[in-house]
Amino acid sequence: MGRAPCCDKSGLKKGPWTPEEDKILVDYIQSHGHGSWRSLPKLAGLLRCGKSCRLRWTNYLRPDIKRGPFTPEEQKSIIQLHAIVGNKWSTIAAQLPGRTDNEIKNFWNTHLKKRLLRMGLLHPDPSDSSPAAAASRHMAQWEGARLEAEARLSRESLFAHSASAAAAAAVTNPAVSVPPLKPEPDFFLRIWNSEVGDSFRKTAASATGESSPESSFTRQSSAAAVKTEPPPAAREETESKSCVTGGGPPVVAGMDDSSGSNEVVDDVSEESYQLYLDFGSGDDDLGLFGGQVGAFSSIFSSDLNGETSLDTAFK
DNA sequence: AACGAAAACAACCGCATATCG
DNA sequence: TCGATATGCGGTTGTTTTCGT
Repeated sequence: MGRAPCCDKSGLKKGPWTPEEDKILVDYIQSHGHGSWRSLPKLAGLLRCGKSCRLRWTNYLRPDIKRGPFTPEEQKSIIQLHAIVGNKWSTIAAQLPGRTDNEIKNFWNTHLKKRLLRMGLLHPDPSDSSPAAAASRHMAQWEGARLEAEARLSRESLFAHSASAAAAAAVTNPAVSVPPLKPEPDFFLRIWNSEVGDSFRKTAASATGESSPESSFTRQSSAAAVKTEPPPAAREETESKSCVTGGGPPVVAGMDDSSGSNEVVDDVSEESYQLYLDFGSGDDDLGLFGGQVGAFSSIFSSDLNGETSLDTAFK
């Protein structure tokens, strides 16, 4: 595919925008809309390339831009979302109204990353920092989460249908037990089916050379042997809720960053540290990993002594 | 007050992808 | 279906500001 010719080859201005240029751009967009970014500079009378105009508008001149320092809630969201989707700044920005991807990216690189590194909550993986490896790590996290979700859903749906059958089976074979299950919100499925999950799947597929974004997951999901598609009730919940809140750092260490510096960051706030600690509390029903890793293990490890409860249930 | 280093921020560059004829 | 173009995105770089000596 051909690339758009670089705009600076024809004597267009570069560098910081002046207030006059800003005014021209704002006035033009407010009265005409941005239309084609490529033709906008000429129409508006700016000696800038369309790309530069778009960036200036989307990052600084848009009326809905939220300026000022990031709130603790926003910081928490960024950290959580970054732990899930990695450097998908636009995806993260989509969850933070008024914040731009560029702003979030800068904030991460200049504040959060250093802080987490300093706290030891984030560390580089010098052995392999390639995009594919990073994507694989994320995929592993997602796959684990998804398997858990699938297993839980299977158990829940099966419970409704087979409760009586299980009871009967327990009579004939006391070794087989189907523990009572209670429905619970499934944050993984919600995110998995949200824009965030979708973005991740695409990224992971491209980074790992998958021809189909879903193919690897389909292959790997044989253990659960259930459809990825959640039941209508779960799907409805997925679509109705935002994924901004909740979540915690799954496997933060090694997920990112190629910087191995030991730079000292003076401001390692207790508040930020507490934010991280809070993620694993499990008190929040949206806690990404709080208390749920254990649930995952319980499904796939403790039962593995003999058969998983899934295996049993499917008999 | 002057200087250098570090931090923070703004903007650019190039690739990937979507869109259109 | 294919190629050209436009746009979006993420990484990187350049500039400005702040801080320490």
